[in-house]
Amino acid sequence: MFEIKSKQGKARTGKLRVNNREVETPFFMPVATKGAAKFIDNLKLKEAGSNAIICNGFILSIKPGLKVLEKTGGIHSFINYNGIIFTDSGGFQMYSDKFLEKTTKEGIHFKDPFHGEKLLITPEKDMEIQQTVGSDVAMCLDDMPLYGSSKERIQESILKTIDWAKRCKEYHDGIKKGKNTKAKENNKQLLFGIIQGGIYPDLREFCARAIVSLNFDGYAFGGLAIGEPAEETFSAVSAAIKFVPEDKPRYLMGVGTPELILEAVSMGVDCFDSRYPTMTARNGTLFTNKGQINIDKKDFEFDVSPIDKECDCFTCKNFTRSYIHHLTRLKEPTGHILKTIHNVFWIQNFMKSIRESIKEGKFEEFKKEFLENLKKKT
RNA sequence: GCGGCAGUAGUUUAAUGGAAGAAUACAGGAUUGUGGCUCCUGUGAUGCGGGUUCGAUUCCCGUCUACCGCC
Repeated sequence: MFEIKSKQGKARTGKLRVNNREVETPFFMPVATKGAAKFIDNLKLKEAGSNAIICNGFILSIKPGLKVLEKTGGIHSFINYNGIIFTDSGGFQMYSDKFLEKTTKEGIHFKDPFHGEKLLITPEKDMEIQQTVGSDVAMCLDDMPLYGSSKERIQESILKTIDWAKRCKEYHDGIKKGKNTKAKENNKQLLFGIIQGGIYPDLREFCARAIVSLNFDGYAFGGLAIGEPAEETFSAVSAAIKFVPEDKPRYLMGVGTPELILEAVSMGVDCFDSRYPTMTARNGTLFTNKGQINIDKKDFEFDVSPIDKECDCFTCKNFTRSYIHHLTRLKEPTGHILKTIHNVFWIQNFMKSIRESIKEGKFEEFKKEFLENLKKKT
């Protein structure tokens, strides 16, 4: 299911295969929490080169609900996306006032914002949800502390995360053996463990050892890129990644920006997801090979060049910076569509260049050149 | 020409005899396992001239401008 194809230093390319779907690594997943990224449909996501996306199992189980997903043939068919679908557990929704009630040993107590009911999401329940949703890769339920939490709080969170990971793994294995549930068709679903530990290398190491001992299909670094300086992100990843087996995919959750992706790839990370490209696109922040620009600025009022001269996405082939600037100032939905298309396309193209440069043994040069271009600016 | 009414950021406006607030626009910044076409910061105003008052954007007079009505 995961195969490494080429390596340069710690960076590597490979293939992740699940349920007859595949994606080349390293890859970036746009976030489609409710079954759709904002201002771009699933077919265009795929066209742009997104061979994997991430939805949220917990949120989908509330709306449209598991019954709809079952009766319409599962998530792939429901949203008409035939790439690999990851589902997130709902752990991240702990930080939404809309959802969270409290967390206890058993699990996370949520309130359903649509129906007003109280829900207890346990690791077992979460596995059942993600199985029923029908994703290719499920994520463990974890306890994610915010940046700035005390070390004591983070210690507590890794113990809870490890305990829940055990319960997720056991229940998920049970499902695959036909126990625990009637779920049958999705028995090839992979399950990734999540390593927490905040910015503390010793806690990251402790958590990594414990999670890895449970033998998951892949390993994620969670609770990062949430406000901490980049050095802390990477010291946390490097403390943990040493203990993750080489032959398993590594996933840095929540990243993000081209710079962070480059650095993480060079440390041996294979998967990324983030709302950054789509969210910032709406706000006017656009990727180019010379760094990001804010199209809202007056500098672009009369600029008839494309967003990025080297990009051949639909937006860059057909529209000028001047026009996108105009649409952004007026907050036109069409502007959001065009900007989102560009950012998704651009980042997928960027990932492709990373993969190619690793295959050719030129990753270090690629990285260096990209970072130097940023300094030059436009 | 006479009468009425009103003049506050670029624009739409709030308030007050005692530090003139906001929205929008403009200018910066942020954005990272998405309740979000978002959030933060900054620049920017009492038409003009006089009077009363310790102090006037506020009250009074004149003037200019806009709008409404009348001849």
